Amino acid sequence: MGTLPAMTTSTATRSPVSTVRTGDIQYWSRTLIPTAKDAPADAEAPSHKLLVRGGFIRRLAAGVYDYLPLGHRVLRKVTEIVREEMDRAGASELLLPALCPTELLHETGRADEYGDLLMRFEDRHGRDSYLGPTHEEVITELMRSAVSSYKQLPLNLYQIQTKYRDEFRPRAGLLRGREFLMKDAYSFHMHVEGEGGLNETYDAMYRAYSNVFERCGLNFGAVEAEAGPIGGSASHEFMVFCDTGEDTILRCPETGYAANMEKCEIGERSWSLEGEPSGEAEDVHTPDCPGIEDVSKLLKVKTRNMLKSVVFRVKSTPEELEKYGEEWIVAVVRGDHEVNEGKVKKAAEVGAIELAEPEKARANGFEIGYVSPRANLGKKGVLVVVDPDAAQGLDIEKGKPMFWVTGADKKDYHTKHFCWSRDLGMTIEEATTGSCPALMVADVRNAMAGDPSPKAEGVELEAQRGIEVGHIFKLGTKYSEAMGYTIMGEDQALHPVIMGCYGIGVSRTMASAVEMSHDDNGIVWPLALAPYHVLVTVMKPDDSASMDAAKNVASGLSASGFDVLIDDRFERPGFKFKDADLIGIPIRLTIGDKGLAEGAVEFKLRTDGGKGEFVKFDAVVDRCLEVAGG
RNA sequence: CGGGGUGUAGCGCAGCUUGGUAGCGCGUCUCGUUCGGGACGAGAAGGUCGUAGGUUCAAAUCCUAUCACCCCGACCA
Repeated sequence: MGTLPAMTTSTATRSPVSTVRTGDIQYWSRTLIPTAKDAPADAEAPSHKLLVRGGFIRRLAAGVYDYLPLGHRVLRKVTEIVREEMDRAGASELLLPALCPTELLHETGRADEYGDLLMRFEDRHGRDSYLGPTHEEVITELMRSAVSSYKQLPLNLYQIQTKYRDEFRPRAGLLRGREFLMKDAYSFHMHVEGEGGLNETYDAMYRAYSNVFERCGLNFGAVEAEAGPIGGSASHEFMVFCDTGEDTILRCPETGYAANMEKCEIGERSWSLEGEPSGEAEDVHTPDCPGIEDVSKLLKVKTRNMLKSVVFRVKSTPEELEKYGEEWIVAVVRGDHEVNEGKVKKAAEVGAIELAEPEKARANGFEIGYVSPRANLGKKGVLVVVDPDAAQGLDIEKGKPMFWVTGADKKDYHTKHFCWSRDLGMTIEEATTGSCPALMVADVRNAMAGDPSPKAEGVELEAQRGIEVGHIFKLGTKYSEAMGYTIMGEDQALHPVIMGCYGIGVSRTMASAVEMSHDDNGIVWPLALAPYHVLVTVMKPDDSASMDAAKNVASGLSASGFDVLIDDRFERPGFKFKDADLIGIPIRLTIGDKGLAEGAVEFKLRTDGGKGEFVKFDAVVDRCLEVAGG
């Protein structure tokens, strides 16, 4: 072995108060970057494969990963950006426990709501504990004991914590793990509108999040979203757009409106139940075919010619049950569409619904698997909601009566030539009018690509895949009320606190950057997230002139704030170049004989092909600054 | 939760059907030749075959249990 590289990792002293950042310098031979040619057999997602191959992460258990030095550096880059933007938006960082007592969750009922997703266990004293998936209860508990006056609000507190979800099936490496790094922030207010109100902080967080992902160099967008199990009113998801994303987003190309599939509204659709029958109603035997697909195959009927009738039960309180009895909602959509529970709930104007249990529904006259829109139509407590695309009496494209196949309301039978105006058992007018109509038409399905935009007439929605990296919610008083957290207001009355909550998946952001930006050779880090900005590849690490040159270049770059990794390993050039591409450092400087003879290095961006161009030693820093945008 | 599958050296795999000395590639170590896009040769180290029982003269191999992990599916009637 030749001369050992110096062990210094920095060439400049740092003042405790200085804000001028000096870049890090590290030697490949002195750190741990275990690259590999093969990815583990179980890795599928590009980010999973490349992060493991590049020596960023290692799997310890299902959905649990070690973050090796390179991976940890990327996490730090993300968290630094997050911190800066959160602090700038007026939030304060704190750190809450990952290990929490389960009794806290009983106050809000989320111990049950989370169910098996909650990582919980009993300690030696038999105390029920859990590892936090989010911290609404913990922070509310803290605030409940620390802040009781309106004078101390508004407040926005955040933490960067390891979080836990006992995923049934962790997958895709960092994208869906059981342990992951998150930033979560919680804000507290006396009111929604105006100065110091929830909306003000929500908007500030929206801007901060946009800044964060912008600075991370990600192709992202904010979309309207369902509030989900955390509850509350308004919410936006921040999505990184890439084809491998798990979520489907719909966007209006005209107005920029974007929403996830569950939330997305659909523009006006014309409908009419009127229309002649397409033929005699005919019951056909369809044994063991409760599903749309099965029937479609058996009868050779397109799914878009079938009516799918899904039975929901209204979740009533015991008093409501006493007063109204069981209430049912039948949602009818076209066979190729998906019922959206949230939209059904909204259309029916009820508090909460759930999919009917088959047993119970059958006992009430719904032959699950073979239900039609006319089942129990007009009976007390039964509402039929039909999606506009299913509420068609006329096949407009073909200009003739619409051909529908629906369940026959008896086991193993379906009805062909169902006709709205003939087969409801009452006239359309009887069904749809009156103070309490038995049948109504409303948007009750998930949006799809090609649906009319809700924001621009004549424009079709487009679908795109994405990875959710951030989510902001207006929680309202859900947690403060459940936990009895009230604050004395200026009016000398107690008010439940109004809350917001704001999360960023830090480790997931790291993975999504790789999903978004890689090629056949490896990762292509955005400059802001790269573990090092510059990789100095030394062709002959045992040549003192080469190493001196590398150190000089590195210290010059460090003084300008660049993080530099020096590949000083005694490996063949090809090997080192392959590794360089794999770990994806944005700028590569190669120090070899040819350049050295002219007092130059070879300068190459990760995104460039070929060997790069010669740049004189004294011009290297400027050249790098140029690329970094100043 | 349903179905399917895999556990053999750090990684990727073969061997198991038909029981009998545990193997290959990559990686690691030594020596030599090489040296600008994952070199070549010679040698070496490294494995209680996931774990626990059982059958057998003999088990990575057959049986049982158990654990771990992976993949697919999962309210659409």
